[in-house]
Amino acid sequence: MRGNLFAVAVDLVVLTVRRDQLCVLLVRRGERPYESHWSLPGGFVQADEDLGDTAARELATQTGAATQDAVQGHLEQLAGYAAPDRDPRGRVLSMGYLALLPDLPDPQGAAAFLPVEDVYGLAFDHDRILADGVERARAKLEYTTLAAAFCPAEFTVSDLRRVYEAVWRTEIDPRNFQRKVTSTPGFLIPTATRVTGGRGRPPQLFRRGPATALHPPMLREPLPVPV
Amino acid sequence: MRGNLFAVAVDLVVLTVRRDQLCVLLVRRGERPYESHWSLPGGFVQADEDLGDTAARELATQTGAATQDAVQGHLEQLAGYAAPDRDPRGRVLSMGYLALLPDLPDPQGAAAFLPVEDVYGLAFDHDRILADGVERARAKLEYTTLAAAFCPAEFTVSDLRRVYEAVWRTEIDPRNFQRKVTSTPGFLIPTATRVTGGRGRPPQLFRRGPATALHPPMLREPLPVPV
DNA sequence: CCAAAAGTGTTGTTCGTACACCCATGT
DNA sequence: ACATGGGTGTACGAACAACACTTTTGG
Repeated sequence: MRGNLFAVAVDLVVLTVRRDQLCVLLVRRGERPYESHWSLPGGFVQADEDLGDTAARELATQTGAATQDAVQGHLEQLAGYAAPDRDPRGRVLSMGYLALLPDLPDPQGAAAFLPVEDVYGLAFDHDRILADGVERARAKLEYTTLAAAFCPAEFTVSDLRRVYEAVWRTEIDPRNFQRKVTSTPGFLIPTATRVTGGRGRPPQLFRRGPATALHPPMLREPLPVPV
Repeated sequence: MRGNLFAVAVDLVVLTVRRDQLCVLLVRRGERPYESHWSLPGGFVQADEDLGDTAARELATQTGAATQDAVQGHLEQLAGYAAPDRDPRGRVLSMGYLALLPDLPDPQGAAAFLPVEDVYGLAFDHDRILADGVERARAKLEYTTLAAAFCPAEFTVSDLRRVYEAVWRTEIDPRNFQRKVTSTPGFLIPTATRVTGGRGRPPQLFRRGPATALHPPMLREPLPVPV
């Protein structure tokens, strides 16, 4: 069997929405190369693991396994990165994975959620992996129900709308959005309870429904804020 | 650097449309494992190559480098496959790549274009890679101009429509299709020449335009032929 | 003349956008 | 009472589906 040998790693683009901002989980590297640079969380694929196993394991350890149990987050493969010089230690292929999670408590240790717009100069080629992950997330909100993966188990239509607005950096008419999502069969399941304590009319609470596709898709307009 | 070492290969899903059928390029294996089984063309990533380099090299060698020059085909990364037992020889990660090409002359040696519907029992996990590639191609025709990658340099609207019909296994109204594609700016560029010799009114010839996205997308209806 | 394929016009319907308007709560 | 946010009704326009119709060739 010809061909060189590679170390194979999984790097995670873990996205969440915090205070109406799209944020990514980063860890500060404690070792060379790129010591003390921010990087995406990740790790090497072990002997009996498939790629998805590694991604799920890393996600659980980086965010706390207990919270991960209760969370109906989303995890999917993104792309493979294997430029010959991407890691000075040798030939490393990294599979990017994209995770969408509800807002979690601040992680332990040298990790933090930072707004994606403030992030530059990550270790290795992680700037590109992050950009690919963000673009994938933006595109998938258009034609899937994945926006609900950013919300807790029960949420309002406004919560969901603020997810779209944060990820796309745009504004959406609340009234048309309401009709759009509530009229898509299987997207949102109303619960018995309502929210109290806020200003204005108490909103209906919803749970995620079984639908995964959005027909017809949500339309994303050209961003009003270019860069 | 912990983690096991992998051989890294690239496997190609090369699709084309022949006689109104979506076809895939397969090679008959001449060695073990899976000797004499059909498999996707592929090969190992060499020392100084990035993944895309390997994919382009394999595509050129498998289809003939000369033809590849003239062809404005499409090549994109598909997904990574690394199940621990996917190759009995050891740990191999394979990056799937998707290529869309115009109809080419029959390849040399133990290779052939076969209709995707007739293909089962490929070597390794290539059935799954093929299924992922076909689904990606079907989805991308909806919202991109990639259907033109299946056509030669100059083609008619009917040629393009037959591509959609073959890939989606559906029928499209020729009149509405005509308006749809000719009214999308940058999709089709008319040429001076027309076709002669066929029955009926000679059609206009077009070249591919610079547009890549299709707004609004082409609508794919539920397949009339389920499986 | 007739068949066949290319291409245009027209009509009804669906769906998004914009916005007027009502509902239910806290202060 | 009034501000605030939740939620509904409606009018206008863009785009698609269906199909009648014209154009231009070969036989």
